Amino acid sequence: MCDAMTDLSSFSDHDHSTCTGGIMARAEEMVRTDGIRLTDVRRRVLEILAEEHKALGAYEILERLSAEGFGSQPPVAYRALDFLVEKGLAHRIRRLNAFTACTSGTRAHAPVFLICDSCQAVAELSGSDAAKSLRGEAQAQGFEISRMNIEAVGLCPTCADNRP
Amino acid sequence: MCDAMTDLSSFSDHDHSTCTGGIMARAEEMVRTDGIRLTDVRRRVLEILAEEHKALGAYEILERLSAEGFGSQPPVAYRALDFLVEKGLAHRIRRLNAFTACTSGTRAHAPVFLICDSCQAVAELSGSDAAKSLRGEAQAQGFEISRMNIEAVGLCPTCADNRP
DNA sequence: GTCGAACGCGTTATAGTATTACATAACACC
DNA sequence: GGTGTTATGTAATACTATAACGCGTTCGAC
Repeated sequence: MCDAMTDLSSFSDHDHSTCTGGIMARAEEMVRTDGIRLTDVRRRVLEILAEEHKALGAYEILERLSAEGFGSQPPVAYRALDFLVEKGLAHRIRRLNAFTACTSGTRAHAPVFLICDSCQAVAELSGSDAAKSLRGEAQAQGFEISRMNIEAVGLCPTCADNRP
Repeated sequence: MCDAMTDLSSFSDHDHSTCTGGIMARAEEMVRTDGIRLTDVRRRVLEILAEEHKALGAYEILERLSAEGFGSQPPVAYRALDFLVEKGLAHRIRRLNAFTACTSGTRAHAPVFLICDSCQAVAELSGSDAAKSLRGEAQAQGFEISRMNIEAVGLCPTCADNRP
């Protein structure tokens, strides 16, 4: 149900267990192919993000970790999150001061987020032309992009339809 | 020296006084045409942003305001900044938790920021295709965008050249 | 002009987000 | 097993942002 390239599933009901499986499988894959160290905390943080399938704040994550016997101080959550973001397994959504599991199979992509103002759902577009043209425009100016954040706030299809 | 559509002047030396003048002139213009209320605090905040011509944090602004006899508590700065952003006279750069004066003459545009990792300079692209294609892609999904943040981090031309 | 509503400013207090610094523990490698 | 590196846990703190209230000013209706 989770489309790899354009995950709009957040905007509608869907069987989410397959998404979670896919995300974790990709992480395990990277353990083998890239030699990343997916420790208990890191794995658990990714699972939490994947299960929720929505943007979670660092302190929400931390609360759960703490309840499950992991450390209870902010760095525990931030370190795991930073690691996952660094490896492309999660994304940081600056607009929300929050994080999500990456729902795209593509490696090292530049994600684009659509954030619903009304229901808080977040969708990830992943092959977006916006990222491509930005890269091109920057290059034309001699600017070398290393990372980007592209985020849009508005109304998701469902909320736009149910508008008063 | 300040190009209205693609302000890369931050990335090189330039006579900055003309930029400041243009920004303030545009604000005064909006007082007449849009009936906005450009109070002392608001005007001063815009001036500070324009003079610096770089991204400033709310607390940096506040420090100056306070030193000049305005209020010394965070809301004083945040309210003025929110107002300026709302009216399109300034932008918020989420990546930096900071604000800049809008260097584009265009009204209600979707700004794109190029942020240099090395020298902290920030350039504003304003007629960017990235914003256009994002709007189009979102529309295709039934998502109605109200605001966007498009920010890229990397190396500006100067820093890229002077690289070790 | 003056009355009332709306707006803006200033303040106190507090909430929310993120990092630094340091000590301990686990791992990888020879 | 010793050693360098990486990861975890904790305490403390820095940084960013908002809520709530009172007062003064401005605006518009009359």
